[in-house]
Amino acid sequence: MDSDTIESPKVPRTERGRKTQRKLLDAAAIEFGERGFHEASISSITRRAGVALGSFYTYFDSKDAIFRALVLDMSDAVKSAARDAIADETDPLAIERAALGGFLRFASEHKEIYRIIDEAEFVDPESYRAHYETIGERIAQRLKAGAKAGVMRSDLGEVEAWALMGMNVFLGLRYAIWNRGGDPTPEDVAKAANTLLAKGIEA
Amino acid sequence: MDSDTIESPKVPRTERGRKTQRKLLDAAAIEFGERGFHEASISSITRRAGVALGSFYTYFDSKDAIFRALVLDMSDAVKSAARDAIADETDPLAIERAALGGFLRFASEHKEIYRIIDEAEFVDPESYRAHYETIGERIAQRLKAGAKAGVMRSDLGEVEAWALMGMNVFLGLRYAIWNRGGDPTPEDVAKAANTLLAKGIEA
Amino acid sequence: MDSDTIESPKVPRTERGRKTQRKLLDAAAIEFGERGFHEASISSITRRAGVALGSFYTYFDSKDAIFRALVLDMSDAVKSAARDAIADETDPLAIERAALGGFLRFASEHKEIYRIIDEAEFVDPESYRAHYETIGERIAQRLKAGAKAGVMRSDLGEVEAWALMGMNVFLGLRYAIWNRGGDPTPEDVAKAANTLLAKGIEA
Amino acid sequence: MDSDTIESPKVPRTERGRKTQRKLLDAAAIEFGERGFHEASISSITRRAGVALGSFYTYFDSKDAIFRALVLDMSDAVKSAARDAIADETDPLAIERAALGGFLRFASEHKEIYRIIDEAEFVDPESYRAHYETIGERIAQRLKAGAKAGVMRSDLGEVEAWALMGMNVFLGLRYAIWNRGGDPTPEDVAKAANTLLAKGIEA
DNA sequence: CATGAATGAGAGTTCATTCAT
DNA sequence: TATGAATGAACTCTCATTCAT
Repeated sequence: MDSDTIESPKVPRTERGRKTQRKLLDAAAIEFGERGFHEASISSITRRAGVALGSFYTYFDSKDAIFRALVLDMSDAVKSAARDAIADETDPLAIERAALGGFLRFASEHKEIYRIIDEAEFVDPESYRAHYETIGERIAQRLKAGAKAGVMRSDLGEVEAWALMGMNVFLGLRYAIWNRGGDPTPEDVAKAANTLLAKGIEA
Repeated sequence: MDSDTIESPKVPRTERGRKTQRKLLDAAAIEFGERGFHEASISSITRRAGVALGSFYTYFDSKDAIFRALVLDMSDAVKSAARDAIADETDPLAIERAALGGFLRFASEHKEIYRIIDEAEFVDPESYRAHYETIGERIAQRLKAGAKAGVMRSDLGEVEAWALMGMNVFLGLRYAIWNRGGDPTPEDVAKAANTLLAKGIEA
Repeated sequence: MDSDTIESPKVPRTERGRKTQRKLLDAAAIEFGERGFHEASISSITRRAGVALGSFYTYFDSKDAIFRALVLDMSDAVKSAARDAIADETDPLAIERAALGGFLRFASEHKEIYRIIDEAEFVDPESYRAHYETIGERIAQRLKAGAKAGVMRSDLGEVEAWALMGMNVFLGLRYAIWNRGGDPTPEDVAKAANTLLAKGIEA
Repeated sequence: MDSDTIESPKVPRTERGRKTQRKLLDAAAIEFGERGFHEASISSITRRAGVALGSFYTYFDSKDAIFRALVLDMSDAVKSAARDAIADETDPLAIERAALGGFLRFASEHKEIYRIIDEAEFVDPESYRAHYETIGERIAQRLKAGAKAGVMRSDLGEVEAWALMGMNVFLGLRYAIWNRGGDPTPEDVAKAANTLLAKGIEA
């Protein structure tokens, strides 16, 4: 996916077109989520969407292009899920806990989103990087805010933000995506992680 | 990769055969590292290895098979790098710090290993899972040992191990793989992460 | 191009329609001239013409049909250019010289016409054949007239006409279409060819 | 056919391979000759050759590549046919006559060669140009030789060579390729053209 | 007449795998 | 064991043409 710098948006000019494009995007989310990028096929996407094969190219330039569009979509979905999850919280630590809890719940319900974003590392690295950098920055801002509020240490920066993000992502992988019988609930995981985050591991 | 539970090892009977197999494995590491699993081709691997295309199947059953073998190889390499890095440490927290520092250095020097292991999530999920579960267990054991030594809290378990592992992996991604000008050194990153781990983020 | 003997002229009924058809024809001349028949696309033609894709079929039955119409157009253009070029001449040999000179100048200025007509050999052989047979006949008539005027041999016929036409066409290809630095001018070429034609090559 | 400057020859390493490549080339000559470049299909070529579709790409990089190889082949065939035809002649004018006669006979028997070379103008212009420039140069040399022998005028050059070549090519098109009932024989055509060439058309 | 979305047959090309030598 | 030719399923993408609005 040598992202040609130019991206033709292929914006539909009619309502009917908009609907078809949406159907394709939804079908692609399922297809990519289930089979992964390389196993996925355009013809299967159009079949799922109930449109002709050729129609695909009315709305997307290539398999890569729809994947890229989808990653953007999903990236937004993840971020807004996080926003929603922390909306009611005010305490900086509670915010982090809510964010993780929200993420775990969201990931459980939308495993395909997790997969698509993660596969982007190999299919469209730029999108992948952009996704995590954006989230990393948001976390860093929250840490700064926490410091300002006097609740967190004042020397927290990018490194800590990435550490926290990694924590969350791996907990998501382990307890939301791979979730198995006997595993702790999202709330329990979030609680434990929050304690770790707040106090560290020292006795 | 419908991993047929049975794996034919295809152990070479002669010294010459062993060498050819090794050449293929090395070539595959470069090829998969550079182009990723799906872009990689058997013929390119054999070309790099300097053997005939057909010879590939004397030593490996399939493209998947060599990838799997490689992931195992790399997984071992990562683990033994970690072991080496912490060999001289005794203090539980220092051990964690050394482990991360070692990992960051190792990842910087072997970015292809990082890539291959990570791509396994989509090519051979079982290997991927096995890799991280093994590492997770080792970390959990170290935490238990830390608790026993009275240096760490006694309620640390799998959740904390995965959190710690995620921290490390993402710091590796950000500061070893994506490493860019002006970034902190592996030691600085390891130090900051260690403080976070030890004390948490509370003021 | 299985030229169904029947050709639906699709004559526009309104002035507006006539204009749209003209726009399509002009756009097609540019498109076919630049990219050739097979690389050319209807959608590119309509884009150049500034009309909707679907409108194309209001005026032409198919891609072949517009090409055929175009060849007819161009064939007429070439012929009338020749007619104009020789209008003032009366001497039979001077007429041939003027015809070639005119053709060379015309071809230099309308290279796309040359290309379209020539490609017709593979796209619409019938038009191609008709084009050259018509021209061949005209030349034959001029030779007859020259004989009648006592200036040319009386045994000149179709063979000589085709020989003369081939001469002219290849000189056009070489000195008008492929024209390169240092080449003789159209007039010089026409003069040399005329001498050859008149006297032959014998010492 | 944006002829990438680099051409991988794909030279077969075994006798078997050489035979397969030859079969493909022969099948392609028929296919391109019958249906033209754009109507021709790789799968039809391999079917004619009796090999698997994929084998095509063992020997040629693309449809373009085999066409290019073919044009080279045919170009050589035409040239050596001409060489053979004039081998026994010594008189400069007789040589030209023999050349045309030979060409007409050759073209009658290998109409597909004529077609393939001519279509190259639109498929692979470089080959087309190279073909006619080479021939043009040979003719020019023969004219020079004729002048040296005192049989032809001494001022004959490239222009006359191209004029002569055009003559021959168009006579070939008309009397060898389009050949129809009642047409003069190749020998008659060659004789008439030779007279024209020698004496011109003046009375 | 104009519009642009929808259609689907068809093409070229790739490459993991097999097989004869 | 080594070689490289042979295989063919499968895939992405194009585009002339049709159709509903």
